[in-house]
Amino acid sequence: MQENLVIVESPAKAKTIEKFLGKSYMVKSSFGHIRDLAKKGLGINVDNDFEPIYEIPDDKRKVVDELARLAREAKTVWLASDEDREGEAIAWHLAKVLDLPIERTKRIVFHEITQRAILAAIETPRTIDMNLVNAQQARRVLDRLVGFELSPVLWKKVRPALSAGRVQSVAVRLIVERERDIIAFKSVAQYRVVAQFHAAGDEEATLFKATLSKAFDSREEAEQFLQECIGERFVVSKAEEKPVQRYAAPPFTTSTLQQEAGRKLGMSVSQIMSVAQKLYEQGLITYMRTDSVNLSQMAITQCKNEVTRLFGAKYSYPHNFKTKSKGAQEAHEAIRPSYIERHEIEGTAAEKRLYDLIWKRTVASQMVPAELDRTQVVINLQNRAEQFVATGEVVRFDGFMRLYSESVDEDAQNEGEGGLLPKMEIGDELVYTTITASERYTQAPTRYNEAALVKRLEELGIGRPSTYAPTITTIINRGYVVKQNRDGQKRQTEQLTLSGAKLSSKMVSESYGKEKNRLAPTDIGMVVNDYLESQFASIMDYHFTANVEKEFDRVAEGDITWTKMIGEFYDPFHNLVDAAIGTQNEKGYQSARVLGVDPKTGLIVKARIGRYGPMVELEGKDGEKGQFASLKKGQLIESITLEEALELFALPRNLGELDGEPLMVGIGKFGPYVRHGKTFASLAKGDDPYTVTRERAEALLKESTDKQKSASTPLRTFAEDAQMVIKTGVYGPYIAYNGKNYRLPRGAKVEALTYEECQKIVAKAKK
DNA sequence: CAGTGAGCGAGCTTCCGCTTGACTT
Repeated sequence: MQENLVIVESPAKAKTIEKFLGKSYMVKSSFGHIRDLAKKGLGINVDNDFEPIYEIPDDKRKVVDELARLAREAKTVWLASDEDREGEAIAWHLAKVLDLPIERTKRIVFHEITQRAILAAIETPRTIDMNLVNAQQARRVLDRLVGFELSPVLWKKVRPALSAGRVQSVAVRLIVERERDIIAFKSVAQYRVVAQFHAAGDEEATLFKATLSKAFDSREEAEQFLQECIGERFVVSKAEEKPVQRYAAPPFTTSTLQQEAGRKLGMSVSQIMSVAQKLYEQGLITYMRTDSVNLSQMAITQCKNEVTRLFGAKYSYPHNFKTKSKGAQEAHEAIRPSYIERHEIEGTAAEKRLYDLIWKRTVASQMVPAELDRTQVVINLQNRAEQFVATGEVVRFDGFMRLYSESVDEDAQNEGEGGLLPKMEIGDELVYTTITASERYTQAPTRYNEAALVKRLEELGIGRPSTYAPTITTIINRGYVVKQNRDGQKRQTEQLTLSGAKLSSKMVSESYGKEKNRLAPTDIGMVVNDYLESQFASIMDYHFTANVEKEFDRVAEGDITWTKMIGEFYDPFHNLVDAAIGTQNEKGYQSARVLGVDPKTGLIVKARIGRYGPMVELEGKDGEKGQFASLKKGQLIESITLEEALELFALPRNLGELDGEPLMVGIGKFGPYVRHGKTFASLAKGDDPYTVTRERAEALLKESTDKQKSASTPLRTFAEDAQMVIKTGVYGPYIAYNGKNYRLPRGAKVEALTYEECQKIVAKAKK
C-alpha cells in the first residue's frame, strides 16, 4: 500500500513525476475528465437552477474504479490536475466521485514538469477553488445549451443530423465570409514599372532594381511613361540607411506549432498533433497542447549553455516571453524539447523533422536579435512627378537567424525586397539599362488553410489548444466545409520593355489561382451559416466567446454565481430558439438564386439546394415540369455562372440507339452512369459523362454485365450443404449462408476452405 | 425539398474540452 496517491491528467506526465517523488508516492492519471453531462438529453435541469446531471462515461468506468480503490487505500490523496479552469473541475469531479472532502483534500499545481516545481508544489498545497470550478460548470453548461438547442432547430428547419455550436459555427462563418470576399472580388490589371539602374558614367557599376511608386491603370499611360523616360534624367533624392533589429520568435504554442509545421513540413493540423503526441509520450518534448510561451528556468539555463557552446556567448540571450493570446490559461510550458542538449532523436521521418523544428525554435528563442541595415533610395525624374524607390536589406549580424527563421504565409509575402544596394548619395545621377512595365492582376483573397484558420480562431479567443484539430474535423464531417485543391489557370499578360531607346512588347503567360489544401464552404455550409446568422446573430458574433469569457472570469473571481450568469444568458437565448422554431417562413435554404435566362429556350435558370443536394433548375413554363441537374464538385450555388449551369443540363445525354433502346449517360445517386434499357453501369474514375464516347459506354456496359454474371455464379459450393456458398463481392470473396453474409478470415484461401472450416466461420461470427 | 438506378419505417442525429488507445471494411 502507498502512503500518497497523486492524480494528474496525463499518463505520460504521471510517469515523469513519479521519478521526481520519493518511494512513498504513487502517481496515477485520470486521462482527462472523468465525468460529463449526461449523454442522452440535455443533461441539465433547466427548471432547477440549471442543475447539471453528471455521469461517468462507460469508457471511464475502469479508470475511475481503479482510482477509487487506490484512494481508499492511500493515506493522502493529492489532486494534481492542470492549473486552469478545466483542471480545477477535474479535481472537483475526482473529489466528488472518490468521496474526498472538498474542504480538506490537498490540491497542488505546477506549470512545468521539473523536480523543483513538483517539490515546491507538494510543500504548498491548497484546497479546491470552487469559484474556478463553477466557472468551468458555467462554460460546460453554456456550450451544451447552445449546441443542444441550436442543432435541433437545424434538423427541423434545414436538414437532419446537422450541428451548431459556439466554436464550430463561428469557424464555418469565417470560411463562408472569406469565400464571399473571393466571389465579390474583381481582379483588375495594372501596369507596374520596375527599372534597373546603375551609377551614371560607370558601365561596370552594380545594377540594382527600383520600383515606380505609382502603377498605371492603362496600357496607354504605361507606354507614354516609358516613352518619356527616353532621355530623362534620374537623380537620387534620398538615400537612407538605418539599422534595424529583428527579434527571434517565442517558443511554440499549439497554434504556432500548427502554423509553422504546416508551412515548413507540409503537415496537416491533426498529423502534427499526433506526431507531437508520440514525441511527448517518449518524454522527448513537453506537453503539446498549450497556449503558453513560458519556458522553465531550467530550460532557459540549458539553452544558454547550449547556445554558448555552439555559437559563443555573444549569441546567447536568456529571457522569457509573455503570452499575448486572448483567453490563454497557461497551465503548461511552451512546447520545447525536454532536454535541450539533445539535438537529434531516433524515430520516423516525421518525428525527427518535427523534433528538429521544435528544438531550433526553442534554442533560437534564446538567442540575440539579428542586426540589419535597411536602406532606402528614392530616385526623382526631372520631367515627371513619379519616383522610383529601391529598398535593400543587409544582415550585419545574424544572431538567432544563424539557427532558425520563421516562415511567412504565402499571401503575406511581399516581393521586390532587394539585397545589398550600392552606396549612393543625394544628387547622384543614375542610368537605366531597362525599364519594364508589367501587366499585373490584383489577387483575390486566399482561402484559409487549416493553420490559418486556427490562427484566426486563436486571435478571437475561440476554442482551445485541445480542440483546434477536432473542430476542423467536425466542420468537414458535417459537410459544411471541404478541404480542396484547385488547379491554377493560365492567362496572358503583357510586358512593355524599354531598353535604351527601344520600346518592345511581349506576351508572358502566368498561372494564378492554384491552391492546395484550402478550406472552402459547401452550399449547405453557407445555407446553415446564413440561417444561424439571421436567427441567432448574438451567438454568431465573433466576440460572443470573448464576452462570455469575461463573465466566466467574474464567476471565477467570485463576483457572480454561475447559475445567475447562465440564467441571464439563457432566457433571451431560449426565446430566440422558440421564435426560430415557431416561424413558418419558408425554410432557410429554399430561396433560389436566379442565374438568368437560357438563350435557347427562354426559360429561367435557377440554382438552389434540393433534396439530393445543390442543383440547377430550368424552370418549366405554366406549371410544366422543369429540368434539373446536380452541381459538380467545387461549384457553389452562390458563384455558379449561367454558362456553367447550362452545361450541366447536357445530361442525361443520348448516345444513340442500341438494339432499339437509347444508350443514355447521366449522373445518378451513385455517380455518373451509362444506362441501356434497365441495365446500368458506373463510369470509371477517368471518364467524363459530358464527353464519354459511345464506344466507351458500350464497353463499360459489357464489362458490367460480365461482372454481374460472374458475381451471381458462386466461386465454391459444398456437397454437404447447398446453403453454404462462397461468392465474390465488392470487398472480395465472402461466405453466404442461409441468407446472411460472412467475412473470410485474413489470409484464408478460397480454393482450400473445407465445409467444416466454413461452418466454424459462420458459428464464430454469430457470437 | 427534383425524380430516380431500390427501399419499410422507426428512432436518432447534436455541444466543447480534458485525455488516450481501440480499431479499421
